[in-house]
Amino acid sequence: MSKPQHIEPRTLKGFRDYPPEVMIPRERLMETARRVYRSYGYAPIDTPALEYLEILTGKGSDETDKQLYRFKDHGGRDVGLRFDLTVPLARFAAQYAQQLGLPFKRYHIAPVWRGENTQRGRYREFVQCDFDTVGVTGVASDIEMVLVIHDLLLAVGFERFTIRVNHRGVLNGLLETLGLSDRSTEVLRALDKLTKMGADKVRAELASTAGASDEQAGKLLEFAAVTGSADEVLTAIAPLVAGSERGEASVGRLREVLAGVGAAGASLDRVRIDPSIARGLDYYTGLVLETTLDDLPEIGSVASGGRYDDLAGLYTKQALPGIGASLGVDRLLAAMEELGLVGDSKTPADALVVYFAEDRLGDYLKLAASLRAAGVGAELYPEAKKVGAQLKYADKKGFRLAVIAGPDEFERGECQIKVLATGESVTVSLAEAPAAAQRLL
RNA sequence: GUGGCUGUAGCUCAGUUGGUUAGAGCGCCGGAUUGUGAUUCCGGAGGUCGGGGGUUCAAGACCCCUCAGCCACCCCA
Repeated sequence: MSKPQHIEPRTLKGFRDYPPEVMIPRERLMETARRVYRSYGYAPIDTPALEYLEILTGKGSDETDKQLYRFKDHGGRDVGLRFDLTVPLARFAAQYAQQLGLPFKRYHIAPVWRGENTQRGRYREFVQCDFDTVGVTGVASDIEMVLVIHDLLLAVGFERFTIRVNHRGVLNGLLETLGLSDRSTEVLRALDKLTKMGADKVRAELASTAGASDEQAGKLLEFAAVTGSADEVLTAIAPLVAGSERGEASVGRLREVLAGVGAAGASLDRVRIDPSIARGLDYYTGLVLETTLDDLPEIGSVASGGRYDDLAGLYTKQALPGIGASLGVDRLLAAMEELGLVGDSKTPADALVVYFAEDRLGDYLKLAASLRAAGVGAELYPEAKKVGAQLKYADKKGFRLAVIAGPDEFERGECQIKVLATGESVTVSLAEAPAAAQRLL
């Protein structure tokens, strides 16, 4: 007897399978995001995973080009997998600007691919969860971005978090006064690493890659180190950008954003102005923002974004300014797990209907249906088996309730509802079962 | 893409300077208990020692390559 040759089941480096206990909280998080986005009027879109290579490489950065999954399709076309959702949005907006009308608000939750090296929390396939408003420059959309993130994190169950905002114009204003405007990309990249690497290393990088003098580097670090309440920070940085029209205007803009967030009723304790937030991406031109969890700062930013002047300049003459942000799905889920905000249930249903009187299948089906009609997710065990074995199954899968009825109960028109966690059980009439189950959940 | 660490049962890990049939806990399956789980007791299954090559009388252990994971750089979600 020869053994059958099996292909080894395995997944590619940087790609993941999601079993039920992982997928259940994942879907819940994305549903929450969807709900909040929709509540602000953002509409869903989707775009193809595969794009013409020229659409994706147009952005030009060497890094993203290196990370791009690219190949020739069966028709010999050069194609690539999208590496973010912003480029597809730019293409989409340019392609349909006339039909869409402005402003255009969309959210997009979908996987993207990057062929880069893996690390904890960094994969080659991961989901991005973006929302953007295209076609407007007003401060209201700046404020809204902060509010969406604020509402979203609260809706997910986080209480202690800090949304750190800054304005590229403030940074650029400072660079103007320092005479470093032409090195802004290098300077911003270095400053972005401040919390991670510390002042000394940033100072060294400022000198080496941006060519900053000791004095210039000192001013930059002094600026980035300003802390305190929003008012204190604004007051402290205003003189540093004095003389730069753009810098002064940007400080004013930040003031307006803070005022708006407060007016909307969001907690200003959760919003800080942080001059060290730069964001590595060089297409940001206005408000930039990062969000950290107060209890897990080491996990990094869980939501970040900013304002850009020109989203789709590569694809159309029409100027499309906008603002948007992205949720770090994997980081948020890691944090939720860490903070005990997710259970480890392997089933999305609330109740298991135990099936052991083989000739009463119809009664069981009816019972399960009545529970579902009341909004109680109910799984009927698929074959008649010992009660003990089925309760064991219910426990293992993480059902919260077991509904038990045999010939005796059906005879009396009753059933037992058992709370698995406590072992308590109540006996109710079949008609009352759905309401009783709702109460016990 | 560069550098470092790691890989033994489903999971977490033991395994002496290379030396007989590679172990434990948890989990899993079955039974005690054919109408009550998670606690108890008894029994059982399960390992190409990540994969390939080499050194050796002998390799889980040593060497090379490869795959995967983790960490740092880079960049970013």
